[in-house]
Order: sequence, then structure tokens, then C-alpha cells
Amino acid sequence: MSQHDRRIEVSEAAWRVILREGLDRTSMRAIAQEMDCTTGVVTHYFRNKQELIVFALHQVTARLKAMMQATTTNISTTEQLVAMLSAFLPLDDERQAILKVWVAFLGYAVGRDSLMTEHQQSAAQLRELILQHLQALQSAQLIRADVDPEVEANVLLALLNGLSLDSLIQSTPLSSDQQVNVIRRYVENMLSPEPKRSS
Amino acid sequence: MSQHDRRIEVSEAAWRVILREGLDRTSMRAIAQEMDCTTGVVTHYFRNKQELIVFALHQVTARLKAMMQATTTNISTTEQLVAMLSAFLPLDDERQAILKVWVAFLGYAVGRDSLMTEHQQSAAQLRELILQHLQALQSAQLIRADVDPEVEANVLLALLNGLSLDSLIQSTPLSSDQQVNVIRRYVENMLSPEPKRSS
DNA sequence: TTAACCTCACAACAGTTGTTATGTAAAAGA
DNA sequence: TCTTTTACATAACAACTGTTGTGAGGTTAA
Repeated sequence: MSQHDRRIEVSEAAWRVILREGLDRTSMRAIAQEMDCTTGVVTHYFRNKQELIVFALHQVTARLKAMMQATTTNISTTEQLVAMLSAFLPLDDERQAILKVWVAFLGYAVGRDSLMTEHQQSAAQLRELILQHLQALQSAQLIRADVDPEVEANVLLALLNGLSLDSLIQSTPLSSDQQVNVIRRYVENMLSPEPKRSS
Repeated sequence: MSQHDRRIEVSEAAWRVILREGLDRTSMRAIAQEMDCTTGVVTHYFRNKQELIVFALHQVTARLKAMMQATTTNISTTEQLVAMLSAFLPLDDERQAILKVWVAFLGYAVGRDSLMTEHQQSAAQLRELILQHLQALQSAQLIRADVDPEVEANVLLALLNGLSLDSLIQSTPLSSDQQVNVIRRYVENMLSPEPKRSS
């Protein structure tokens, strides 16, 4: 097993501890215990704790990005855009877990400018991803000309983050179908007026 | 100064430390130092740290709720609804500070079920607030009959939370006007069809 | 075989943590 | 005035933290 893979194993053990105990109780010893070994492993693959935290955060944001990119790369219909955006939503256990870890890291970043910058860079990448597809769809005249892709990219990402939080902190959260439908309705509101069909 | 007021002073000192240092570095001693006194004060007014944390969190959620309720209690137009919702957005320094503290607490709640429940209760109250106004507007036939207030209450709160996060983690966040406009456009999409006017 | 290296266990370090007990001066109440 | 309570300061406690160093055992390379 390569050194890089081993680092990922450590960071995934860290995820599990974070989910179970909380980020502030995720100590070196707790991570090692989660891996059924000693702190020697952790210190061997990471210079110090901060490096581990940053690495684990990178893994989270990389996964989020990968989830959206895993859909068709060439988005030619709005329904494909909906599919890509929905890939971000916490619709299964794995994505819910990632969401919780992400939220833990975000809260941890308050009061730590360097970590908050990491979050901003990650968010910028996701925004760019959405933006490019919006611009492509607008070039193809599938969405209206008066829609500002720069703004709507922010709004769509905000909607995704908001719906994700909804599933976390609402006692009566939206169902999976409802979450996707919210996205779909918002996207369809940007559609160009339907060309008249001969009836 | 009453005992209750003193407790609030302590929790507000905790907020400042959280903003500056991060929640996990907000120790009893750091809070006391922020108040220019010793830990004797903190331990005198709070049984233990958890009680302090829960109290400070309650103060945050109470403020958020108060902000939305501070607008006109009787919402008879959709623009008043937009105003109420906009009161939640982090449009000034104070509300941005509260947002950061809230995010810190939310991340801290991951792995702590009791704290997460507190967040859910707070979110349920905000949802109820929005829901009641939506139902009233629908009764007055200002918004369409096919709009489901139960769903839209979640969506609107998700949009508010999402836009708030946007201002925190986007390197190119929406301006204040843009944030309000997003809310306004979404609300106006629920409007009943305009009654024909004589022209 | 010998040497270098990788992987990890283990122990010890100083610093920080929440909590508790004790002391003290001021305020309040009788 | 005497007593009780309030509002802190101070110090000490064990538990836990990240970090570092040492060394053992196994693998690889010469």
C-alpha cells in the first residue's frame, strides 16, 4: 500500500471519529485507536495535527467536487444540470456523512483564517463548475438571456448548501424527491420560453 | 446588575473569543481574560462549561429569531414577507458575527446529539414563523393555491441559510442587494397571477 | 551478509484543559 | 450590629493534549 493511500486511511479514520465524537474530541490518540494502532502511525504520516486536519478537509472537498463531476461532463439539457446539482445533495448515508464532516470543519474554521480560505477555494471551484455549465446552456439559448450566470451560480450553490443544512437541522426536512424538485423548479425558472409547437 | 444580565455578559465574551480564536480554543480562562477577570466569575455563573455553551447557543438562536420577529408582526404583503426574511440575512457586521458564531456552534454540534437537537428546535421555530406567514398570505389569496406552504417554508429557510453561507465561504459573494433580490424573486414566483387591470 | 530504510510501538515531555475547594471582601438582611 | 449571602480571586487537582525521541522488527538494495 502506497504512502498516499495510507494517509487517506488515516484521514478516513479521522472522519469516523469526527462523526462519532466531534472534531474537538478527535485527538491523535483517538484516531490511532480508531485504526487499532498507536499514535506512531499518525505521527509517521503527518508532520503534525494541523497537516492532518488540512489533508482530511481536502479529502472532503475533493469528494464533493468529484460527486458533481461524476455526472455527464457535457451538460446539454437542463435536466442534466439538475442531475449534476442533485449529486451534491445528501440523498444517501455516505453523502450525509460527508456533509456532517464538512459542517464540522466549517465550524472549526471560524476563528482560523487559513482554514476558512481553504473552504473559500473549494467553494470557488464548485461555483466555477456550475457557472461554466450555466454559460454553456445560455450560449445554447436554453436559458433566458436576462439570466445572469454569475449570480445564478451563487444562488444555485447557496440553494444546494441550504437544502443540505435543511436535512441536518430541520426536524421535518424535505424528502429526497422534494429536494431535487426544488432544484428542478429553480432551474426551470431560468428556461427560455418554450418554442411554439404545431398542435 | 442582575444575575441573568451577568450571564449574558459572560456568553457575549464567549462569542468574542469564538470569533477571534475558534470555539475549541474558547476555554474558561480565555473567556475570563476577555472579561478582564478570573475563572471565578465564569464558574460562579455557570455550573460547568457545557451549561455555558448551551446558554451561549441559546442566546444566538434567540437573536436570530428576534431579528425576524422585529419586522412588522402582521404581514399583509409579499414585500413585507421579503423584509422579514431579509432581516435574517447577514447584511451588516453584527449579523455576520452572529452567523459565524452560529456556524461554529453548528460544527461543534456534529457528534453531539443533544446540541444538534438544540439546533433543530431553533430551526423548527424559524420554520414555523415563516410557515404561518405563508399560510396567511395564501388564505388572503396573495400566493397561488398550488403552492405548498409546508414545503416552501423549508425552501425559504434553506435559501436564507444558503445565502448566509455564501457570504461566508464564497470568494465572490453576492452583494446585499443581490441577496435580497434573490429572496424577492423567489417569493414573487409564488404570487397569484396579477389581476387584469383596465388599461 | 550487510547496510539502509520504512513502519510503527512506546514512553516521556511540557502545556492546557475543566473542575473543585478554599479564602475574602463587599453587600444584603435581620 | 451581627449574620448570611453574594461575587469573585486564587490555587491546586487529575486528565488530556500535541509533540518528540528512541528503538524494535521487518523489508529492500547493494
